[in-house]
Amino acid sequence: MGQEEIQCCEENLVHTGAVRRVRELLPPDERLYDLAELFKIFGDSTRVKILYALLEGELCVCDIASLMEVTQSAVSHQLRVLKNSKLVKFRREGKTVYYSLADSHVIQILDQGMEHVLEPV
Amino acid sequence: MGQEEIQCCEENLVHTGAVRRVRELLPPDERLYDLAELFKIFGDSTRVKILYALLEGELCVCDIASLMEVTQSAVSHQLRVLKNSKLVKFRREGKTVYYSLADSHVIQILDQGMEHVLEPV
DNA sequence: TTATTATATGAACACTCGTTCATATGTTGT
DNA sequence: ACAACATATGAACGAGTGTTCATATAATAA
Repeated sequence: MGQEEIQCCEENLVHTGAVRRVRELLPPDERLYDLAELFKIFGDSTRVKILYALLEGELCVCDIASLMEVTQSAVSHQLRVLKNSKLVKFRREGKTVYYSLADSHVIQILDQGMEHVLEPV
Repeated sequence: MGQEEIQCCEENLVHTGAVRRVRELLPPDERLYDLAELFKIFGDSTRVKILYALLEGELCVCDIASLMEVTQSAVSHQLRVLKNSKLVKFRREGKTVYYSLADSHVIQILDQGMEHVLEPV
């Protein structure tokens, strides 16, 4: 991790005010950590693809596996991750389990990210 | 990676329509991959903290290092990652390099994520 | 009950990634 | 030129993560 005081540019004396102000405005470390954990979930192409697929409505596990072209096991593992992060929910119907998006934040986060990706250089 | 055809539930015959429809609506794999790459950048607490700090305005490298309580080297490595993803930009002033947010998408993505994190269970 | 199907889970391996350390680059001042 | 400072970069190590394989659980049907 870090260290008590960092040997730094002398000019830091000039920026001390800015640094102190920013430090006070920063969300608590724990919240920033949670936020990073959330984005980590979106940081895998299989999971992103699953989420995009569920935009159109609920799908069962094997449907998703078929779409992703990966193992049922892999999909199941990933669905568990998404479930733990409250990004998807599920309902059981006999032997089949149907997954769907948990709330609208998912859509908005995906959209914002896609906007950035699609932006011209 | 995947495999040609996945042995799957017979009921898949029922869902074939849904799967085919979703498949057509899905963004191309390459775009989904880029999107995941973008979110991967946000999926690290040091980087998220840096981005949040830059919300208040530009900061030099050693200011950021001081805020993060990590090495200057670590910050520099992370800034390069952020720079490569077009999330931050920089300007040089003598020996000092000032970093700032590249565009407003960053803010919106952070906000959407934070909303989800802060949501009551 | 047993057999079959759909999904979940545990272990292990390969790979990725963030940090640290050492060093290089670039800028200013002497 | 050289020294001092701010930042960047390369190598390497350790921690974390996604997949596969094998197996377990759950539900339906006979």
